[in-house]
Formats: sequence, C-alpha cells, structure tokens
Amino acid sequence: MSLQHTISEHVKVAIQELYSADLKSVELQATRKEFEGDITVVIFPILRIVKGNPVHIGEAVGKHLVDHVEEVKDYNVVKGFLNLVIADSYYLNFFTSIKDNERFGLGNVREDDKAVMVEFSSPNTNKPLHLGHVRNILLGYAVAEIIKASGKKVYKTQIINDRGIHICKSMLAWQKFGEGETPESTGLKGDKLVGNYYVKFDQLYKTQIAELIAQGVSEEEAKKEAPILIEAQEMLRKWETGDPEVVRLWKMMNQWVYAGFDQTYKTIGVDFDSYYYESNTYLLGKDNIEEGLSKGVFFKKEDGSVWCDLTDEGLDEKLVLRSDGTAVYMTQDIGTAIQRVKDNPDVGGMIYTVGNEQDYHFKVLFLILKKLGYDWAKHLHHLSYGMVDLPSGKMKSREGTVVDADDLMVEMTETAEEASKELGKLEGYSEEEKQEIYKIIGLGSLKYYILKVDPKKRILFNPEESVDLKGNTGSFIQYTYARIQAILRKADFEYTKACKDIRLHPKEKELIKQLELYPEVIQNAANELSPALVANYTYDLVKTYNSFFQNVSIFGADSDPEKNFRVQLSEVVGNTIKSAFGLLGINVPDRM
RNA sequence: GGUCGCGUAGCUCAGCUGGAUAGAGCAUCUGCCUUCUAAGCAGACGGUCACAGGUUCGAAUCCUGUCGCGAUCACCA
Repeated sequence: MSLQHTISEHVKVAIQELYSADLKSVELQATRKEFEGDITVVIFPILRIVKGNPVHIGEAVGKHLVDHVEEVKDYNVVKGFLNLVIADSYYLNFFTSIKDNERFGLGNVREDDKAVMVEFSSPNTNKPLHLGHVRNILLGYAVAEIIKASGKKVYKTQIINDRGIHICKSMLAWQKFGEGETPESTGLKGDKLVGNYYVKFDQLYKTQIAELIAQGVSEEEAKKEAPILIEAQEMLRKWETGDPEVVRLWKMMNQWVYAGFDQTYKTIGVDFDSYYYESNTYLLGKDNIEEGLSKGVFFKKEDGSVWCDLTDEGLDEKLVLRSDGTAVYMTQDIGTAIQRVKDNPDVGGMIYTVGNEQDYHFKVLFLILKKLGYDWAKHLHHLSYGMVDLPSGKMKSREGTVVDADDLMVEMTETAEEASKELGKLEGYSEEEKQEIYKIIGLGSLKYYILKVDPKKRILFNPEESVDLKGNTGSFIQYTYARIQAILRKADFEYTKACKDIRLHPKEKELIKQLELYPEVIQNAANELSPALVANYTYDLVKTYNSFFQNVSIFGADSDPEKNFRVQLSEVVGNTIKSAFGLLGINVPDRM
C-alpha cells in the first residue's frame, strides 16, 4: 500500500473521530520546496463537511497523523495547508526495496490479458521518409514501448500505401528515363532512387501543363490532359487488371523502396511485428458493408451508394461505398481494422499514429466500428499529432523544403562528433566505438527534441536548436548517465552494508521521492499515450541528481555507509534514466 | 460559414483530476574546475498565463463568448 493511500485513509479516520463527519476524498500534493515537509494535505475541501477554522482543523489532523502513522514524523500548518514531514526511514526502506531491481517500475504495472496494436509510420512507397515521418515513427514506437512497460502485450504494425496513382508516376518516369538504373548501379538507396523519379515525373508534368496553357488550354483542363498524367492513369488501370509487365515493374520498384525504408528504420532503431500492404487491403471492407446494411447500421441511397447516418452523433452522413460499388478510404479502413483483429484475436484495442489532419476521419471510423458492434471498438485511439514546421515555414515536398530523414540523422551524428571531439573525452576508444557513440548522442538529441513536446501540438523544428547539447536535451541526460557510469567504474563499494542509520541529505531525499514517482509516471504516460511525460520526468530527475552530485562528494573521506549509499543511489538513478530512455527508444552511452 | 486543436518569459517548451509567491532550457549578466566527466552547478534578469465575463474559499487549469493561428468539412487517399 502506498504511503499516499495510507495517509488518505488516516485523514478520513481523523475527521471521523474528531468531527464525526464522513470525508469522501483527500487532496494530497507534494509540498512546495519553500516549506518544511514532504506531503501536503489540503484542508480547504474538508471545510465543506466540517465547519471551522482551517488552521485548527489542520493542527488536529496533523496531531492525529503523527500519533497514528509511523511514517509521519512531524507536521506544520500554513494557512489551509497541512504539511507532513515523512521520516527518513520511509525513504530508506523504499530505496532498499528498489536498489537491486534494475528494472524497477517496468513491467506488470497493470495486468490485462488483451493486447494492443499500435500502428505507426505507414508511408507511401514513392518517396523517402522525411521529418514528418520521423515524428510519427518516434511517437508510435515510444507509445508502444510505454504500453508494453505498463504490462500489456503490444503489436507494432504499419500499413504501407503501395498502390495508386502516386506509385505509377514514379514507375512511369523510371520507364521513360531510367535507362535501367537500379540501386546497385547508382549506389543510391532504393527509396531515394524512386523518389528521384517521382520528382522527375512532376517536373515533366509541370512543363506539359505549361505547354498546354501556351496553346490556349485552360489551366484546369491542362492539369487533367497532360499526356504524362494520362499515361500514368493508364498504367494504374493496367495494374488493376493485373497486367504482368506493370505488376513486375511495380514489384521491383517497391522492393527497392522497402530495402531503403528498412535501412532508415534500422538507423532510427525501430521495428515492426507485422506489415499490411494496401495492395492487399484495398478490397477489404465490402463484406463488412454488406453486414452493416443487414444490421441496419448503413443505408442505401437510390443511386446505390451506401452511407452511414451519424447525425445523431452530431456529425454528417458518411459515404462508405460508392454508387458504382467501389470502395472509398473509409471502406478499406473498416475492413483493415476487422482483418487485423482476425489475424490477432488477442487484440483488444488499437492505436493509430496519424497526423491531426485526419482527426475527423478517425472520429468517424471509430464510431462506425462501434456501431457495427465490435467489442474492441471501444478501445480505439487516434494518436493524433501536430505538423512539424521549420523556421522557414511549412515543409512542402513539391517545393523541396522537406527535411529528409536519413540526411537529418547523418547531420545530427556529425554535430555530436564535432562537439565530442572538442571535449576529447573519448580517448582510448577505437574509431568504430567512437562512431557508435556519436550516433547514440546524435540520435538521442533528435529523438528527445521531438518527443519532449506534447504530441498534439505543432513542433517548430529548429535544426540548430535540435543539435544543441546544453539544457533540456537528450544529450544532457545521456551525459548525466555517462557520469554516473564513471562513478561506478571508480567506486569499489560493497552492496552488503546496510543503510539504516543514514541521515538523508535533503537532495538525496528529493531524488528518492522522484524515483518513487517513476512507476506512476509510466502508468500515466500509458494512459495518456504521452512520451512527453516520460521525457519531462527524466529531465526533472536528472536536474535533481546533477544538483546533488555537484554539491555532495561521493568519495569524501568520512563515513563508509553513507559513501556506499550515495554510490548505490547513483546507480539506481542511472538505471532509471536508462529504462526511461529505453521507453523513448533512446540509447545511453557509458562514456561520452 | 460548421466542426476540432492551439494561444504561458524575447525564443523553444513544462505546468497531473482547480490549490500556496507561475516553472525549465536558450539568449543576456555574475560566481564556481588541486576532488568522481564544467556537455555541469549556484545565482541575477525576464510574465496582465491572448482578451472579456462566469462558476467558488481559490482559476493558467473548468464553463460561455470574442480575437488570432492552424487543420478539416470530396462518390481523393
């Protein structure tokens, strides 16, 4: 039973005994630094039940707690706040209970037999991944890891948008101008090569439009009639009829792209448990529409199109099947969701990591699935995130202002290398080891920079600031971890010594309090699907540790048990940083 | 126009289900390397929490309205 719970219960008992009143809930908070104490009971809400002077009530309750709760050593009352001083022994006991558990707080926080499927990344196969994908991937992966840590089984998946006119555009341009180029012949990553042809298509398309306009065709017409576009549409038709030549080309170029993506995922450090391809799923959903019609969830209009009436929910009617019987986006998503649960029957909920421009789409999708009566439909969540802006404005692929994911990661690594070389702390390491550390630092900065902000907010991605190693950054936290490892390398302490009689330094107490919070932070992050919570918590922990570390020498000449205790405390903080960063997909180096 | 989201220090961001004097980092300034990693620590400066009402012992937080920014409202994906 947690201390907070114990205190709450005793406050209730005290109010019952002193005033014969029945208190339903107790408001607790951490005591502010400027007052003496650790936990504060807010008296004001009690005034609703017990009339009287808040200070007198606080005094009475405080006395009762000191008398009846072992851990409460002392109290003081300031206005309507009852500050409780918790005995050092409580913190020391807590510390003893976690110090040998490297993964304390991780795993089995909540038992739940239903698995969660987390979808993220979900790229198109016509161009390389960019900064927007990076935010998506980092968020999705971190959320998956956090939920896993909170005790659930997690499936990481993505749906790859591998069909449609966009991929035909790249294919056509390659066919026309490629002269048989391959990733091998050019040395280019497959996704880059294909992306280049997508750009080539767009260039030709634009010049053709310009030519048509010069001939007196209206802009609107020109956009529809450009020969290259007609050709691409023709190619899509051939693909749909299964034309062997087109399908062969499509398969080949998609393979190039997948190889390129795999390399990018590997560098970022993420993986997936399953892949769904739109070329397989785009026909799904029609059966479910039939089923919905028979259940009365959908209705058919005179022209044969099928709709879902959501006006009772304050939304519009939504098309789920065209009048010619073909599927729309919504049809596919309905079918794919149902298919996924068929593939993984233990799944009890799904999380879709998709940008906030699709908020409405997912609102509707979830409603429809609920109406269709699936029990897992109650646990669907759209992990919606804001756009990534650059100081120069919006990223636009057509204007070439996108930040390529691979380039970005290389740049971050190089910056880490420069900074690291200046400080020269990696002497004695092989070039290979150094490169590995630079990568860990560079990527750590990037990941932390993106994950520390609330997902639903837009991010202003400032390249200069993101590579900064000072302040609230990933590398600052990594640096603290590396320093802790240096202490552990040099310390020769024995774990067997008890730490019963130690007087806690106020900052040590503060640190242990923060560690105590750790499982709660993970639980909250899992509930709110917020990696930002974990990131900000880690920063707070590290700030407190650094300030303690700087002010108290661990290798001081005096008393052994204290020395050992401090080294152990360092180790536990280090482990906590490591596991918290693990949840965010960030590595920590032993030296940097 | 309807719907949704955002608006906190010069800049980038925290602020949990309402609680004490609003919190960090960057930038600017001042101290601290004979001790375990100074990518650090301590401190100073900096705020009408967009605005106006409301709810109450108490509001950055909840409600209503206004303004600003963004997204979205296709038989597109």
